[in-house]
Amino acid sequence: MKLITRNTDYALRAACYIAAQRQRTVSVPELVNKLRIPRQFLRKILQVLNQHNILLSHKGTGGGFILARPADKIFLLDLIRIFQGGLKINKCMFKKSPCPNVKSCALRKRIIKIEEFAYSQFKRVTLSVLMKASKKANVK
Amino acid sequence: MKLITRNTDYALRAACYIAAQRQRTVSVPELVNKLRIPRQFLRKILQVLNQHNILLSHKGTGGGFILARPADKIFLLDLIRIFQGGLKINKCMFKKSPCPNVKSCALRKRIIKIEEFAYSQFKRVTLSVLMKASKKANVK
DNA sequence: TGTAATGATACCATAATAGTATCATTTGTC
DNA sequence: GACAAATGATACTATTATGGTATCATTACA
Repeated sequence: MKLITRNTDYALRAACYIAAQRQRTVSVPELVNKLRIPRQFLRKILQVLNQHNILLSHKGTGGGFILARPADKIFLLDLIRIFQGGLKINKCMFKKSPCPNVKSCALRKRIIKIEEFAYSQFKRVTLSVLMKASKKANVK
Repeated sequence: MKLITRNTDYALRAACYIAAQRQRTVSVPELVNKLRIPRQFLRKILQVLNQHNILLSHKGTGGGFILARPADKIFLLDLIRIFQGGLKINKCMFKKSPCPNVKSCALRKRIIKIEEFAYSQFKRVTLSVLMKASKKANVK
């Protein structure tokens, strides 16, 4: 079971890399070269990030992508929402179940708690948080 | 994204039903009739539960399944482990990533936290807890 | 000995995810 | 203006995980 799918993962890496370049536009060839993400897949992902206003794109020679807003305003949760349709972790099982068909069901409660917890955790992770973490590690 | 897959769900319902019958062996035809779970799929699930010592099976006429241990000793977490290979929620992404390739990575930390939280929640749910919850609701 | 059950196992179907290919459009540069 | 280098749009294919089916073998009771 994956909490983070590969496209979210790729999106996050690409966004981190772009963030680190400040206002310089970053092209797909460069990203492919540095991150080793399959080209066409990455392109699709970046287009989606552009459509959702995470990135701004620039066509033509010398074109590429930059962040649409500051790195501390881009949350992992945003990306998860975009690529995984949010965190609705369960799909409301136990509808017609004879045993736990209950609103106050212990299971239901737990699942909601888990969702909320995951949500709160992912909301704390921004691009800038991730960049700081990797910087620290490089210094070591 | 599903935290609980359908076979775990079916397994849980079936186990709950069987638990409610106390020491009476419960056959597949009966379970299918009551729970409306596809027959062959249910059979496979019950076989797995038997192999993992959650249920005991009895062949032949009048045969079926009973719990292998008390309902308060069977955890949802057991079933999740059996059918979903535990809760390893992420599959160790970010290996060769340039940005958060860090042991102390903020993302990694969060994911581990979420896993642990989910684990602790599912460990609290036993068959008997679920049965009590549904009883209460029926009384209402 | 027949029947009603489970055991074992191989197979198929569907959906989600991952990845590819192609043509159109924009933009900078000579 | 022509060409090249980039993204936009979109349709297609591949792979994997999940969900489900079918069939024959084995056991045990009546």
